[in-house]
Amino acid sequence: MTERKRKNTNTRRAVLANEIAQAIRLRAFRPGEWLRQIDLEERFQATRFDVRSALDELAVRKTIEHVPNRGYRVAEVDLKTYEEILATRIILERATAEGIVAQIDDAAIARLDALAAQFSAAVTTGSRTEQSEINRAFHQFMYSFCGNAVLEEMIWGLRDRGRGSQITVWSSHELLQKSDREHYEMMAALKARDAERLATLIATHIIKGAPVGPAPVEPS
Amino acid sequence: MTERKRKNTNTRRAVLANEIAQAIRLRAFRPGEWLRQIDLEERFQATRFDVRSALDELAVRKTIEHVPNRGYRVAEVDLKTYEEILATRIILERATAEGIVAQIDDAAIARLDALAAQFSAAVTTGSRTEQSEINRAFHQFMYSFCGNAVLEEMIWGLRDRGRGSQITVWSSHELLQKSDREHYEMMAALKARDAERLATLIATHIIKGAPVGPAPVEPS
DNA sequence: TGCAACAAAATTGGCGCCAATAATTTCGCC
DNA sequence: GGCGAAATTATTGGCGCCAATTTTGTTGCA
Repeated sequence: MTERKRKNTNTRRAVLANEIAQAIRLRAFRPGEWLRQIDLEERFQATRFDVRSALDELAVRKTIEHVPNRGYRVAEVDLKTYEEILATRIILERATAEGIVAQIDDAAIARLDALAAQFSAAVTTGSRTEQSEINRAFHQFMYSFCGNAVLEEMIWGLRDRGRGSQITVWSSHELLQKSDREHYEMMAALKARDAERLATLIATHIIKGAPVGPAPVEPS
Repeated sequence: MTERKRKNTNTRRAVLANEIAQAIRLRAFRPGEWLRQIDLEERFQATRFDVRSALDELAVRKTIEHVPNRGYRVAEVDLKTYEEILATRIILERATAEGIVAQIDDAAIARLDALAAQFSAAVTTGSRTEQSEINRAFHQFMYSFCGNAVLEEMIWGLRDRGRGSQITVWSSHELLQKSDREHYEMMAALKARDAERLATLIATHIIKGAPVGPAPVEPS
C-alpha cells in the first residue's frame, strides 16, 4: 500500500494514563484517595506535565475526579450511580451474547476453558487482585468475539468506573465460588450455542457480589 | 449544612470543549477537517493552553482525533465503526423505554408533544441544523425520564461520535418526514404506556436515514 | 484545655516561551 | 517546462516557572 493511515493515539500521556488506571484497578489507590502529582511523578518516572495530562484524561473518563485547587482523587461512586452502572452493564454485556455465540470458534472456546480453570485455581490460591485480573481476562477474551468494538469499549469503560464504589465484589468466599461456577455455566451455554441462556447468565453474573437490589432500567 | 460537597468539574476547559463539540455538531467543522489551534483561539477567545486542553478532552471522548505533530481533526468514522455505533445505540436507547414509560408524567408528555410539533414545523421551514437540534431536544428530554443518568451519558456520547460518519442522516425529504411521523408514534406508545412498542419504535427510528443494513450485534 | 486567628509550608494550575516537526514555497538542475 | 532538493514559513507540543490557593502548624487568648 502506498499510504498508511496513522492511528497514533499513543503519546506518553496515554500510556501513563493507562498505567495509573491499572494501579487504581489493582487498588494501589483506593476510592476517595488523593493522587498527589509529585508522588505520581516519582512513582512512574514522568514529568509533571505528563502526569497532569494523564490525570486530565482519567478525569474525562470518570475514573478519577478533579476538584479545582484541590487536585485529583479516585472517583467515589455513590450507591445510586453504582446501581446505574450495573444496570447499564447488564444491558450492554447481555447484548454481546448473540455475537459471541455466532462468531466464536473452537480454539477460542478451549482458551476460555483454560481461563475458567485458571480462575478456579485462583479462587483458593491467588490473591484478590489475581482473581480480579484473571476474571477480567476471561470476560475480555469472551467479549472480544462479539464483533462490536464500540460495544466492548463501552463495557470496559463502565467496568472501570464501577471500581470506585464502596461495594465489595465477592464480599464472601461463597460469592467468589458462585462466580467461578457461573463461568462454567457460561461455557456450557457457549458450547450449546445458546445465546439466550448465555445472556441470562451474564446478567445474573454481574449482580454477583453486589448486595443491592435490581436496577431501575432493565433490558427487555 | 455545614459542608457542601464540591462537584466542580467545570473549568474554562470543559466549557470550551463543549462549545467546540457543539460547533462540530452544527457542522461548523466537518469530519476530517483540521482544527488549527490558532483559529480556535480567536474564534472562542481563549488562550492557547485552554484550547489544547479542550482538544485533548474531545480526543479522549473520541469526538476528534489526535495525530502527533499534525494536530487535531474531526474524527472520521469508517463504515464499520458507524454500524457498530448504531448497533450500540439501538441497544442502549431501546433500554430506556421501560424506565420512561414507568416514570414520565403528563406534564412531560405535553412538553414532548410540543417538541414533536416543533420538529414538524422545522421539517418544512427550518434549516438542517435547526431540525437536528430540535430532534436532539426531543430525544434528550424523553430519555431524561429513563431514571439512569449513566445510560443517558453513554447515549449522548455515542450520538456525538456518530456525527463523524460520511453517512448523511435524513438523506431525503421522505426520511425526514418518516422521522417526524415516528415521533408521533412514539408519543402514542408513551401515552398507552406501551414500553415494548416504544422500544421497537426507537430501534427503527435510529436506522432512519442510514442506507446500511442491520448491525452485527442486536438486543435480544 | 479548647478554639480561633494568624503564619508557614505544601500543592496545584495557568501560561508563555521556544524547540521539534511538518507544510509550503523557492530555487537550481536536468 | 518539469522535477527534486533545500530553504522558508507555519504549526504543534514539551516543559518549567511562579502566582493562587489550600492545608498544616503555631501561637495567643478566653
